[in-house]
Amino acid sequence: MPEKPEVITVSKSLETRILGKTIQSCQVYWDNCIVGDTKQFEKEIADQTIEAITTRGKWLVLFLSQDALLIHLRMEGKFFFRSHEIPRNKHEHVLFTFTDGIDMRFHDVRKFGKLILLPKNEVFQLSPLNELGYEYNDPNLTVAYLLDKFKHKSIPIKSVLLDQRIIAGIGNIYDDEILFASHISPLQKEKKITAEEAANIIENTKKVLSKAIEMGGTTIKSFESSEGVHGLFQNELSIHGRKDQACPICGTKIMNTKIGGRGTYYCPHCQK
DNA sequence: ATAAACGCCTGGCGGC
DNA sequence: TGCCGCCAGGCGTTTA
Repeated sequence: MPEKPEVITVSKSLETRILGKTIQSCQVYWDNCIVGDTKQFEKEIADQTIEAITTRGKWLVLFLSQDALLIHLRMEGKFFFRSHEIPRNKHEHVLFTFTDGIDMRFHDVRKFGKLILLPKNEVFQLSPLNELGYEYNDPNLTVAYLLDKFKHKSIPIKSVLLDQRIIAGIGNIYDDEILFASHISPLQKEKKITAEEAANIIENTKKVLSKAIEMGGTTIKSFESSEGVHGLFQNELSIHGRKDQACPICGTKIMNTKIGGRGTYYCPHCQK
C-alpha cells in the first residue's frame, strides 16, 4: 500500500518518463476512479503538457499546462508504459496517450485509486490537499502541535498516526515501524502521550520515512514503481509483517492484532 | 461531537 | 480439483 516513500519513488520515476510530454488523448474505462465528470476529464486533459511533478501526503501532483492532476494510488494503483497499439489489460482503467504514441496506463486491481483534475494555481488551497496535515519533514511538525492535536481524543496512537489531517503520508506499515522505534504501544491512548513520547514519535517519523525514501520504498505485493523498479526497505522492516517472529531487540514473540480495523504488529515487551 | 462501522473492490488463500 | 467464504486495507460516508 503506497505510503509517502513509495509515492515519492513513483513520482521520481514518472519525472524521468513523462516530464515535458504532451497528452494527445485520454480514455477512461472505469468511471468511478475519476472524481467529477469523466467525459469532462478526458476532454479537459487533452493537449496539456506535463510540466512538473511533486507529492503532497500520499497524493501525486502532476502540474500540467492549465491544470493539476492529482492521483491517489490507494492500495494497488500503479502506472505502466505501453505502446498505444498493445491491447488494454483489464486492470488498466485510464489510458493517457502521449503525442509520441506511448501510453501511460493507470493500473489498479482493487479499483480504489482516485484521479482528480483541478485548477493548478490553487490546487493546494482546494480539497483534498487543503485538508492534509504537515509533511513528515515540515518544521511546523512540533511537540506542541502534536500534543494540541492529541488533547481531546481517546483513540489509540496507532490510529492517530494514520489520520492524514495531522501528519500526511503515514500508512499502516510505517505506522508500526515508527511506534516500534519509539518504544510506544500502538494501543496507547493518544491523550496519555507525554511530551517526551511526542518528541520520539516526531524524530522516528523523520528517521523511518527518510531511510525508506532513500531506499526507494518498501516492495510488497501491492507496490511496484512505474518502471518496475522495486524498493528495498522491506529488508529493513523491524516489526511489520513479522508475526510470531522474535523482536529484534528483546527476542519476545511479536504480536499481531487489529487496531481500528488495521492489522498491527508490535512487541508487547518493548512497546509499553 | 466523536468514534465505530460500513462500503468500495478483487485476488489469493485456507478449508473442505 | 473446484468452490466458497473470508481477508487485506485507505479513506469517504453512514450510523450509533
